[in-house]
Amino acid sequence: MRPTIHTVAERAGVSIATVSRVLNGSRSVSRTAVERVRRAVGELGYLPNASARGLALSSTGTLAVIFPKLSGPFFSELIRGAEAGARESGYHLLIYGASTVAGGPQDRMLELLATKVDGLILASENICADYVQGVRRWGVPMVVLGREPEGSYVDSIRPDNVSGSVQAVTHLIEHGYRRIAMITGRGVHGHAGDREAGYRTALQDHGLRLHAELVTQGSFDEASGYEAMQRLLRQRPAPDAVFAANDEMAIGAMAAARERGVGVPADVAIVGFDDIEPARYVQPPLTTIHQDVQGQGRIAVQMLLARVRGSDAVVEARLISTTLVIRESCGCRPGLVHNPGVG
Amino acid sequence: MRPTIHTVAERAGVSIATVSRVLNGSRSVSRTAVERVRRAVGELGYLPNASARGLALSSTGTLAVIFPKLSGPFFSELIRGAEAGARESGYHLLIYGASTVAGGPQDRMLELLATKVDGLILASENICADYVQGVRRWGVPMVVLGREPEGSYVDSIRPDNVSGSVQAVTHLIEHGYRRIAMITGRGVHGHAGDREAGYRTALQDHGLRLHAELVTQGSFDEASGYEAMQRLLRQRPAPDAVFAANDEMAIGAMAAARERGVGVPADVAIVGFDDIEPARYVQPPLTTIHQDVQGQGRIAVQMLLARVRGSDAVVEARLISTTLVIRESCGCRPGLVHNPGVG
DNA sequence: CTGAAAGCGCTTACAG
DNA sequence: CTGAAAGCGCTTACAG
Repeated sequence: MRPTIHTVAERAGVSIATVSRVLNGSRSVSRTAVERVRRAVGELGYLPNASARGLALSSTGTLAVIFPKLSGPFFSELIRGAEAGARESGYHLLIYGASTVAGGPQDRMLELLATKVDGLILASENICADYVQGVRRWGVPMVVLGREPEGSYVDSIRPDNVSGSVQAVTHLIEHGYRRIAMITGRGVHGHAGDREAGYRTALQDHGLRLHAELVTQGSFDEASGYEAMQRLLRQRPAPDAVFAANDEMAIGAMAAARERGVGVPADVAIVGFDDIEPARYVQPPLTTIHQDVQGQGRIAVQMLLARVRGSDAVVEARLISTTLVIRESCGCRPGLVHNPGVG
Repeated sequence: MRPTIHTVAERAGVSIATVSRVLNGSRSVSRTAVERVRRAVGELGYLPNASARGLALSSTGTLAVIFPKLSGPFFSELIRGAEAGARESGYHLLIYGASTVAGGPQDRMLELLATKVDGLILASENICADYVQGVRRWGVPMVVLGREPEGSYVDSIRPDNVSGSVQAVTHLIEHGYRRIAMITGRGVHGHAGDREAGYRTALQDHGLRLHAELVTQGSFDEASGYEAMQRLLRQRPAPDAVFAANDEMAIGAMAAARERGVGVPADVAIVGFDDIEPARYVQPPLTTIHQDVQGQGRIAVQMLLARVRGSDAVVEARLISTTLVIRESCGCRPGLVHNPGVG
């Protein structure tokens, strides 16, 4: 049997109250008591039971992040950042991959999740508003990550999609491109609208007219970028540059160009968004907008912990600034700019 | 205040014992009691307190996976597989990124982790034997993933590194290459030795002599593969093919070749191991050995749950078979083989 | 089928 | 500084 606080107390010759006090660093304990308890703990290899502790304190010491079940490297980074942030603050982290399907036993586990944590990070888009309401009613603090929350009653954090897109498109404009196309994402994502808005803003700011036929929709995956690019390449005159709402689509677009014998960036420049890992491996390396995903995970944890600790500050929608990572797909020459690759 | 089992009992007009019974699906409850409790639960939005439940049942309903803090896509996949596996079995999953540094408050959290879970998946190499011993003493079942466990007293799972390497090198041999070099990994990894063994075996099986000067060591990262390739390209006669112990090093090797104007696969073929995401994006796409990482995560969970449920079967070291993914860096022509890319 | 009661292992006023 | 005791919210023999 595992030792309990009683085992320790007995061995140390004190009461369980005293054991609890030295374990929790209460000030008022005699030196000798501390010493004897410490020794007993060491000898027994005692570890306090987390459930009992949680019950007594009504706090679990753990947070959770809910992310989309089928999700790429983005969420891995996010989870990693959240994990690091949680641990630095002495919290454990539970993860939950939410499937798109509503109903069924999986939802039951999601509900139970709320019971096992002190706070929740919601990074999944396919979570229904009902669940969010439920969590709120249950009194578990939460922060929404990566999308705009429905109401304005919950903290959130996401990249500054608008200004990131402005950076991307402005860079293309400064290269001298004038027929700049965009492969947009689908609306659900939350990011989609803002990235398109940034594209429009940048064009407008430079007095460029928007060619409606050069704006085509994808769905944030590689295949849709490939197809979108096929459509764009059929336009006459063809675009001289393409801004894709994310890297997956940009990479798909590059494949379509290659297949048609259209040179990148010689015939058409391409810029993406997100700076996923493959971006630096494709040929030519992809110029894109970097967002600090791990950082967002960490910050989300901090925002969440503030609420867990009782903060009643006004609801915050934090925007994380992005940076332009210049590689070669935009037409910049290799070696002239920083390329975080090998060598 | 959150409703408790008492709130529900009162509202339903029954005792808490009855509430507990209907919630846990005990057979012997009257229809009317079930009905009234269900209604009360629904109206109150009652959720059972996980800590109290854990305390009463002495089981937490959660597992944990411990992975290296600074780790790439491999562990993301692993975590994802484990998460899916855990959830399918009704368990929650805690994650913990273990830093290399021993000692300090972080270790304290690792210890406490054992107290919050019913079982542990150890996927980190930088966990000291002491910790493993401690977990065992504490009575928490565990399975080690990706490396050979120290003793033979704990279940483990990893890819079949030997036969995977044999597949890789055999493919090169069948291409007609005869001076096949290898970039090995560093021993710590556990995989390193077996992958080199597979290389030797394949050569030997085909009556090829091993050229000691063609075996050079890297450290499983891109930069070391780059440097190793520089060394190999200085050999005379130069190797006509290179087997790298993982994809990162293979990609580094490709960069080194490109920089020297050495064509891949025209002048030297390259094959990697792992099939990480960038493998299909590099130019030429990398031929490599695929291992089902998510699958390993799932299986690890299953093995673990068997122990959690009390299995005392003999300790198992499971080997997961690998598959050769033919792309272009080996010299196979594009389009002739399946390339899981776009289009 | 149902309830009163003990017990799971902690924390923390409350007295001393 | 210290201990006896109540309480956290469940589960489950034990009687009925």
